[in-house]
Amino acid sequence: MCRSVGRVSVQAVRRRRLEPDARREQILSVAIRLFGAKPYAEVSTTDVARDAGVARGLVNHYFGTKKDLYLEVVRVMLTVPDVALSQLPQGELSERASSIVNWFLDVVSRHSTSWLAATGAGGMADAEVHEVIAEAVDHAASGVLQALGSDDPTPALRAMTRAYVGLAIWTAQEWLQRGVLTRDQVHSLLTVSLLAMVEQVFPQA
Amino acid sequence: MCRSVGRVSVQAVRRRRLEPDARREQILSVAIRLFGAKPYAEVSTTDVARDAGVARGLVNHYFGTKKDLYLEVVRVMLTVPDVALSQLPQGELSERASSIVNWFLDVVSRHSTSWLAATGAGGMADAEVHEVIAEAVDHAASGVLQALGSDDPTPALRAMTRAYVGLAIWTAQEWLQRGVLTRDQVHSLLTVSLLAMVEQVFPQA
DNA sequence: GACCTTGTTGACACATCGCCAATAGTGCTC
DNA sequence: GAGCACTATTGGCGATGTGTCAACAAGGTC
Repeated sequence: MCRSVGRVSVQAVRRRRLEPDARREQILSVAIRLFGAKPYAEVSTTDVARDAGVARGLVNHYFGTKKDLYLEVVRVMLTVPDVALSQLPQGELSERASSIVNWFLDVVSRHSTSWLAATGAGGMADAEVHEVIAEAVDHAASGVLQALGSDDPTPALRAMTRAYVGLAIWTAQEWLQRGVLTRDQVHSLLTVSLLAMVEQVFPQA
Repeated sequence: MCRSVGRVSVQAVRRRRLEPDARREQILSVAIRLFGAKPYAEVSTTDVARDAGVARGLVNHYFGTKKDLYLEVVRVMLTVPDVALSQLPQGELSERASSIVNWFLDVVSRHSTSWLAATGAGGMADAEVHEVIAEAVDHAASGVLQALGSDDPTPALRAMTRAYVGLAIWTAQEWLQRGVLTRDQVHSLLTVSLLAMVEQVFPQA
């Protein structure tokens, strides 16, 4: 009567066949949990396999190399429901800036642990990993520019907005990890900075 | 005439005794060069030992673990001659802000490769590494606050300044790595942001 | 030259990773 | 229900990297 008890049970675990998609998804979720809790070097593929109740070779079979698996994890962690960004109110400039900042703070504080892990607190800064993060930053910058009403911005304007996104990420880390600043203070800092950039720096580009 | 031929070179390398400080310094300089060129995982202690013409065990003997060696490298890379910061002109607030930014841009552009490597483009984001970077950021924030004339700032003020230093780091990376922005644009962005924070956000704290 | 201090070496034990042939679930056919 | 084909899954092999430690030898001293 012993059908697959957990993983480390006394009873030997019978082999289980799953649909490739399901198995892949299961391993990925385990990897997300582990990489969210410990930095890259301290998570072995053996750990992932054990927690997934699976042979280590299967991890490589589905994700290739360990770094490939990690890249996949970071991609998922940085994937954010940005539909809400396009539904922001269309009021004054300062109103819109405030709304963008609020939306950002909501998102990062909701799933803060995985977000912190992905943005560099506990990852590994390889060239490819950096590329994935850069893509997410660029995507976020696009969202900010669109919410500000600037379509088809110049490269310099995009670059400046990326820098602002960097400030937002850094400040959010400061907020969530150290706990010195209040949310209101963070909100004020980011809103004021955004307005200052839009009004005084962006006209250059 | 053949006395113990070495291993690789045509010329036999006789064992050489060095003063501990000298040997340690030599290995460290090799490690700085390698870690500045390739990310953490792609530099093995064997590489460091080979380039230093030394047995691998000696690296561990002087620096303990590989991560310890890397921490030492990052510390050196982030060590910056900040004496010039205390000699900035004492003019208007906007003058001082501009001078600080210029000083920062000079420093990071001078030894950009190692600085980029240390700030996260090619390192590994372990907890301890992050701690070393955080110390450097806090040190930089102190310099900025001092140059602005604010002695004994509140914790919130320090935190906000750390966030600004984060913006500076991020923007400098954007500048040096992508090459989209000009130095003038970067200078303008950082100066305007600093002034906006000082005048509109800092009063809260 | 003998001797002692200690910088330096080489190898052993262990962990992790990528790979691949062998194995065994699972559904299908008859 | 038995046989069968497909393929998800396994377990182990080889390669690479790391930390440790006893043994070795370079250089100064008497």
